[in-house]
Amino acid sequence: AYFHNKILWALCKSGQSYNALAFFCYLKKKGIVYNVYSYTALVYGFCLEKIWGEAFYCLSVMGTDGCNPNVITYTVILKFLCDDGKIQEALGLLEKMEKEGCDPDLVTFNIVLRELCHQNMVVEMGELLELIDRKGFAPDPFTNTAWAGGLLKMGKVETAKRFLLNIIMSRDCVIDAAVYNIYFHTLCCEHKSEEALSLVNSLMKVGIKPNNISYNTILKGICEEKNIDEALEFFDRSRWGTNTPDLVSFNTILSAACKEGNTSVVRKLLCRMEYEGFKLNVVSATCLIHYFCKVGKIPECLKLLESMMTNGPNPN
RNA sequence: GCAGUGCUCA
Repeated sequence: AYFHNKILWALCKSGQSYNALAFFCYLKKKGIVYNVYSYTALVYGFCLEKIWGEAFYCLSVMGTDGCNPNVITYTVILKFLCDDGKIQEALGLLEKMEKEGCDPDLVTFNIVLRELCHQNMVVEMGELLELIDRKGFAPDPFTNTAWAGGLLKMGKVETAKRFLLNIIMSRDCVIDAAVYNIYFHTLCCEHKSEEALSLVNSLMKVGIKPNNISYNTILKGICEEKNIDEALEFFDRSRWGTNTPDLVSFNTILSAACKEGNTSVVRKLLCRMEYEGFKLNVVSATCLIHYFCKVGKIPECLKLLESMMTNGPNPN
């Protein structure tokens, strides 16, 4: 079953759920063993392709096939429902799994809480937080980033910042780079990228290693608060710890340069990306389309769009 | 032994 599950998961994660289903039926017919992992793979695959009917069908029959869905099976569906904005269905399923005697864990709660926060469903957010506590779970960094990220998304910068400061100052909260990254984001929103910058450089002393997201967040802050030259300077000369700029870093500056129609910087960046072996992706291309429109190079714009339609979204 | 959560670029 272990070996076959690997294959099932590979198929399901690559959008070939019906092939996975065929393979699963073949296993069944041959009398080869399968288990709850196998069904969970199918559920994952059908959710990924948004074939909800098949996903829920798998969920409904697996129990009668000797494979009771467990917390992970339910959580997989919940995650996809939430990512699709179907929060009411998610809340319904959350109740249902409890009724079926399957207790949600903190991962499950974090997923649903995140979507509630992103939809600013304040009442339900409070209720769920209370439920988490009542079930004996303590909020972890995922809980906290879900909460703070939602606040930030709703434009409640000050509230998010206060919340994060509380977490950071607290003795008994686990803090990691992601928690700090949202805090950097709030600082940048308040045009305090300098403060974020000095804080990121002191994180190591607290035993937290900044990642590329930390630096890219601040890089964007510098682009918005100051100018592209300052951003380029940070890009080139600053110490990124053991990290190095990645495609997102390039796209961050490229986006800023495209927005203001800065031809020389756009050119320079494209050369550098080629030289350093970074391939443009769909985000880079979208930036360039904005750029072409901004400077009135409509033929170039259409050419790029056409090439994306025929050659796929990643240009060359 | 095999499966599920957060933070950056349009």
